[in-house]
Amino acid sequence: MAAVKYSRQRESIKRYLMGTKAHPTADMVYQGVREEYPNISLGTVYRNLNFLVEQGEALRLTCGDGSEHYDGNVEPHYHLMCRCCHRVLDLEMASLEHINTLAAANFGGTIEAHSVLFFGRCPECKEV
Amino acid sequence: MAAVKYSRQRESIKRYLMGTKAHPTADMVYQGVREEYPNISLGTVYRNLNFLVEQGEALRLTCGDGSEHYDGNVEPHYHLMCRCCHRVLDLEMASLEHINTLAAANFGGTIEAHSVLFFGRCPECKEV
DNA sequence: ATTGTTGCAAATATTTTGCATTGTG
DNA sequence: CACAATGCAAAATATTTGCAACAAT
Repeated sequence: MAAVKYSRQRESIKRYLMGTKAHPTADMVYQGVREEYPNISLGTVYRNLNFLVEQGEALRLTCGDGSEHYDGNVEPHYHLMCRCCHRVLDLEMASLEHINTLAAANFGGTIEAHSVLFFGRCPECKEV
Repeated sequence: MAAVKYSRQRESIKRYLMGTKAHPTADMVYQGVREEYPNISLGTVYRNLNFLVEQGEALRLTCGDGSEHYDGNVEPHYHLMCRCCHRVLDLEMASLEHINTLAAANFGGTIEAHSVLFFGRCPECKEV
């Protein structure tokens, strides 16, 4: 069953993701990895991003701006989308695990996880 | 400047949204409103959903399932996406306003809002 | 009469997929 | 050699938009 084989394209994508805090979209990853592998195709980027997310080696962030963003940092953390420059930034903040308990209080089902995205202005855009 | 005119299509879309707790996608709204206005076009549905969201008469919910969902209930509340049946349900729970303060604590920018989505199993899917 | 709104179709944008070829084990 | 992964192009999905006809004020 599904014997995973090495591929340099996948390694490059992984390396690119690990090396940025920009939370790039698939297309941004494509542009970036193309510097190293000019012949890589967008399909390969998508296939590998999906693979990495499935393997837990990357996170997919749905920010509501039309395309998915990817994060090589799989440690639990939260994000802010700047209303001004539309960048996605990491937030250094405590875990919000307790909100699962709040959600479960009056609910007949089961709460397994949550996704939180903050909106506001990043430090650079704050001054405007 | 932008003198808004009445349209029965828009009223029907608004009525449809108000009358459901299913958090429909644009296409689901289209199918629903078509019962009353068989000639309505998908473009009109999209235009009016965008209009209603801009006017604050509807909420757009980005659930990460490929299409946006819409909610006629604009009172602040939270949602759960069932991992099993993929429905979006309302959760009856306390406000999470305090998480904005937590996010702002070590952040140089400004926190203005948040969006939270819970994942788990709805009461019907819990028993499986 | 003016102009916002519609229906339709074409255009965008994003992501997925079929397939012949290439690369890994 | 077996089969996973790639590059390419076409397809599938979701949403937006240009425009002539229609409807509201």
